[in-house]
Amino acid sequence: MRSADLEEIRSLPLFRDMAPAHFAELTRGAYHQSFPPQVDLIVEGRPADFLHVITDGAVELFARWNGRETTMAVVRPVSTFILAACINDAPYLMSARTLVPSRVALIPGTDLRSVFARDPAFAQAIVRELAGSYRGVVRHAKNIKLRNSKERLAAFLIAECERNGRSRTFALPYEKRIIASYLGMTPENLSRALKQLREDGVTIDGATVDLADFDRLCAIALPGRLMDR
Amino acid sequence: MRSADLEEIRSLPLFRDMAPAHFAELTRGAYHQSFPPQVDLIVEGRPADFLHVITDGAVELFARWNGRETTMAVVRPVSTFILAACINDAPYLMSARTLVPSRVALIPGTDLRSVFARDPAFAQAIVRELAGSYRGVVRHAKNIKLRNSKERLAAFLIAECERNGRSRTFALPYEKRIIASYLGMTPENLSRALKQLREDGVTIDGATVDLADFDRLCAIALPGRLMDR
DNA sequence: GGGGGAGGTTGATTCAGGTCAAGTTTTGAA
DNA sequence: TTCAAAACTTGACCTGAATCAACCTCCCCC
Repeated sequence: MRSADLEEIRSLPLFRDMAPAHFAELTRGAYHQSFPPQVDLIVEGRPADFLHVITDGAVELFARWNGRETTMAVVRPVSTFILAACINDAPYLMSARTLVPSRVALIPGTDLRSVFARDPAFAQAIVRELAGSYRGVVRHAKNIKLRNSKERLAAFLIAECERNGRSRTFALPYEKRIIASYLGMTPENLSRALKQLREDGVTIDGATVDLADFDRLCAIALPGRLMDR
Repeated sequence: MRSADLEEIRSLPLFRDMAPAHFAELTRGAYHQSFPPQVDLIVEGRPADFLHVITDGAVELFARWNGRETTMAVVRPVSTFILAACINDAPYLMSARTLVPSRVALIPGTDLRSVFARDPAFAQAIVRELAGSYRGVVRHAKNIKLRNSKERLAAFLIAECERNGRSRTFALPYEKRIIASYLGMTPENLSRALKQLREDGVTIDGATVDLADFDRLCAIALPGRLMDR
């Protein structure tokens, strides 16, 4: 693993405070690999062998059941995913695939659990990370259960706008069909919902969004820390 | 706090392995209270002052937004809830209310965080608890996003049946309107869905359920560890 | 600079599930 | 025991969203 990569990973909240020897131990057995788009990194149901750290690109976390499929999250650099399954040595509940060319570091779960048992600072960081992930899924579930599709879309646009420093025009971060699946609707319906939002100042040209009336969107989505972070 | 109560709490996986002195420290500042039904224990958005441990009764975790409300989980003894908010010292994302007369121990968040920083065994237990909770919400979100209401109901009945030692008749654990909200549907729709399941061997009399054809239900719900635990 | 294929849009239609309104049953308190 | 409120059920109806099918358009590759 390149030392620049190591530093990047080391700087993550999850690894920042652990003992240097322990970090070395974790990364000794680790791989850092590049993947083309549409590669399955994780298949749900499999034992959780590796903690994944995405350092470049974008990874979709999704779940399948009975032929249906839904996007649970999209992970972007630099962050970790499927920590919970790994730490519990339990089967993955979600699958993961690259959306674009991506680089992912793979840290063996056995090393992770072994260091976790010995390094209190690391254990604390894991707790913080898990608590954050937990709260993320709770927000997602609330979003799906409490808002209708137009409201979810408005909230999504607001969130993306803020991720882009509140600039009123920005690019959608990934394909619309993924956004649709994440928001729990069909691509067709997303298309219609976007069109419907034109009367609220939303203009779409390809992947480019322009929000002419931020406040109006807020009136629809009523965003807040308790659901949108 | 009564010593019988203390022992019960102490026997939870979360507290089982921590140093006795630390456990004492946690419970010193703790309250153990009885509440009538329909009491709000937690209001979402408030700072997370106390870790809650339910020792008797049943507590509903729910979320509100814009006048709508949805049940996120029902917690039963003996277990903890809202650990994530507490450990992160962040606002609660969910509200909680008693469904029936209940006893709840309240452990101050400051004590929790302080002991957590010093007791590695406790930190490990917290990680395990959080990872479990995380996986629980992921399952809930998958359930809502991937199954339709009939399938969710079938899965719920199967789960309840198994909670009751697979006996083919059992009582619904709480009011139908709560079940409906948990499953993301209206009470009216739950009623209709139950009636619809009669042709699959499900009989309802008040709160009493009889599952004449377990396998048939399974064919509808396709239950599995990845969504139903 | 064509194809060809995936992603996206649009329209027509269907359907699951929500809403509304009117019952009935259950519950719990006086 | 009675009564009132809450839970639940049922039916009629409506609507948001899925489905199906056709079409467009943007890339990417030859």
